[in-house]
Amino acid sequence: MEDQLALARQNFIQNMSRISHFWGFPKAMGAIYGAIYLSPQPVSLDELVEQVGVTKGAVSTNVRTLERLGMVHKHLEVGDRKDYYTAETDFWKVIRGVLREREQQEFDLALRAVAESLELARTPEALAADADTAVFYQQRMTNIQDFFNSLDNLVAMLIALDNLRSGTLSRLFGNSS
Amino acid sequence: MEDQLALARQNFIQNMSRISHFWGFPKAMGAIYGAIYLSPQPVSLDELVEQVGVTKGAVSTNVRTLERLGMVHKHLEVGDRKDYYTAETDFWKVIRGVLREREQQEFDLALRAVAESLELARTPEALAADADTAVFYQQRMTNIQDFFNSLDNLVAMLIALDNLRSGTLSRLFGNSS
DNA sequence: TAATACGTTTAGTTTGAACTAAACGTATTA
DNA sequence: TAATACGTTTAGTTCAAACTAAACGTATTA
Repeated sequence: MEDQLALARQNFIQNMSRISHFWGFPKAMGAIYGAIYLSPQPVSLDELVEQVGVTKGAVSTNVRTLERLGMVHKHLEVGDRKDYYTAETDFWKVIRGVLREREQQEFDLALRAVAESLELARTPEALAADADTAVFYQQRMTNIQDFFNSLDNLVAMLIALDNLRSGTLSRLFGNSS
Repeated sequence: MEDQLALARQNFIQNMSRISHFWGFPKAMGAIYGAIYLSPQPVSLDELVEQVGVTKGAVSTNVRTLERLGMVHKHLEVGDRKDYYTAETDFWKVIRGVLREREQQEFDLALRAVAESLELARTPEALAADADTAVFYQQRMTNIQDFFNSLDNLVAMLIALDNLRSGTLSRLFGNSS
């Protein structure tokens, strides 16, 4: 590996690492994805250990997460016990994978929790104790519940779109590009 | 404060705390927003200390972040040195605020870093050293650069939309609602 | 001028997520 | 059967972010 290419690679992987961290994922996960993404051939777990510079355990767990998100794909070769990984290069598909895996469950959780708070604010006891506050709480909680529902629907829609492309939204919004 | 209402409030604030943490913000920040959101009157810093149960310093820094994101608004009353806060209740506006503050700068950073990696992979030295790898790197890096550009444009568009509502996207996508 | 009432900043501490090192389970080969 | 080559799991450690406690700056009041 020559200097400039090694530097380009190193730079790129570091950037992926930072982005990963920014989005709330482990830094090593981004670095591992970057290494796989920049590999012309499928990469084995041990090669990743060497290239990224983390231990086997860390690679094992992170690469499993990456696979769950649909960011990498596992390949088994006959007469070879190693697992090989390739990168998903369609990033819109990656986004949908992340939304499906992370956001969906979190949205459901948020919705259920708000519903529970709202239940409490709607009890006769709450109204009897402090009617003004109870009504106010109900209004505010209903407001955020509506928002969460809308967001939930929106995300579900985005996930369902299997032809989401860079131009999809901009075309719909009628921008100039 | 009666039992049911206090419970509803506590439940709600805890949920906001969890959501905040999930999106990569401090838990206290979400809790503080929740407390302000559920207050019929503007809330002072010391009231927040009492209600949320964190120290003044933490409230001070978190409430400043909330204001920067456009999630709360500061109100000064004449003949009163205290700062009072109210919650932004238009969550689509909140989303745009978060996108503007967080994502925009991070996107620019990501774009610049990829451009830098790409520069390195495009040097004559890189091509001379290992042409196949250099070309491959260039392809992959260009691919992700295009994606980042699209995403950047998309987010810029969302931020610019000052009439973004729950129905906006669903109407555009032509779903049944 | 001193005392008070604010919000802010800072040094130090806490905490939890992500890592390492190493044991482990299992399949394959000698 | 023993040795090897894998990926996985686990106990322990590290580290950065978020917090606390307290000092601080400043404006207001007595």
